[in-house]
Amino acid sequence: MADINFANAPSDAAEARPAAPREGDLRWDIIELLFFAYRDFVADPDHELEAFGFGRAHHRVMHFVHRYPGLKVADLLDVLRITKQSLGRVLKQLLDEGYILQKTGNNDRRQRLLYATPKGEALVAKLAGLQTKRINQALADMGPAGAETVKHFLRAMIDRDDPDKVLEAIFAAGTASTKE
Amino acid sequence: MADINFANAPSDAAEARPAAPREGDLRWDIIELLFFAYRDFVADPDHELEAFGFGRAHHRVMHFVHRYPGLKVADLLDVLRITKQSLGRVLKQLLDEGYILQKTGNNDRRQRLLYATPKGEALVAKLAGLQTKRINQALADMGPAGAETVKHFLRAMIDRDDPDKVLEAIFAAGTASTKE
DNA sequence: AATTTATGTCAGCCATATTGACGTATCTTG
DNA sequence: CAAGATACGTCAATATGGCTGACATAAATT
Repeated sequence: MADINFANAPSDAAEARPAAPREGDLRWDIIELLFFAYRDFVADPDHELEAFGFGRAHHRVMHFVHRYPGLKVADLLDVLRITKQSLGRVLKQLLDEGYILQKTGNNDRRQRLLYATPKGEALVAKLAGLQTKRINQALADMGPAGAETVKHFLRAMIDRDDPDKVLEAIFAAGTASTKE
Repeated sequence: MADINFANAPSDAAEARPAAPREGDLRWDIIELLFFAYRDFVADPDHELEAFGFGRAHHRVMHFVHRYPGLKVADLLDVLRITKQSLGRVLKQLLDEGYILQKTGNNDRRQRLLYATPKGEALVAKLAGLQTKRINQALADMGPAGAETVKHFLRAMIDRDDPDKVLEAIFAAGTASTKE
């Protein structure tokens, strides 16, 4: 139980090590790191959300509604890439429990513009706090330039074709601040 | 349809913009970028896997079995953080369809050590190719130092406490090559 | 007046996750 | 050797969160 071998003995050990970064070809290491990093990154909020009877979907909705106040339901669907029915369930919960409120659009009264209530703001800030702590810790021993490199990388990982409105905003901001 | 406003008119537009990076406190931007980056990062393989009748879980199993040949079932459970029952189904499929094979452990014959077959290697390489393409593109305009910064960041995002065996291997390799 | 759009909702299906219990082979230990 | 622990597999029941398809309503557009 205390050894690091994946198999369990010298005879197996040779082939039980990481496949070695001999391939200059494929980015196995980064693929793997992204998996673990994201796994742990969402684990913090997930744990917290359990206490509320919410899931990851609720967090995503709260996050984007907070970040883009007045977001339309249709925009939210584009961003989350889920169906109206799936969104409907979580959105209804968040409305019923007072985390989000809807306002009828001024110009187009069919629209329901979404806003986070103070209660919703509190929740989303709490969750962002957990994730921020992890991010700050990860950025700790690399200066502001390092943080910019990371942001640049993440932005470049995102599909540019057919961006939804939230992404347009991000890229617009990103372009302006790429060298900031 | 061509405007960037989230709401739809001047009267709403003011509050329908990104909440502004005024907060020096919380890392909203990186939180969001991680969401989108990961979303698109897994979308490529997900799409490909559909053709095989496989899901994301199959990909993960194939990836780790490929990377750490001779992995035990118990180790896989630790890494994926799912239950034996859930793993059982996807593993059975992969075994039945010839993507993975089991060998009884030499020393402990209770163990079933997992290996990717050539067929499995082909699949996992194909999927890694898609993800590598995206990663290389994202790293394109930043030198090797940039790639190291990114790796450093991702490693630092991962929980250190209670690492499973795969993570131990990653951190061991990472420590050695942090300045490589 | 007819059509399209934005939203909501009902009904049912599927994939993937869960917990709990149990069985079997095998290793370890008293 | 007998007893217990371990590695793995599997059965059953359940929950969550996606999905499709169909349909309804209100409001905008043509």
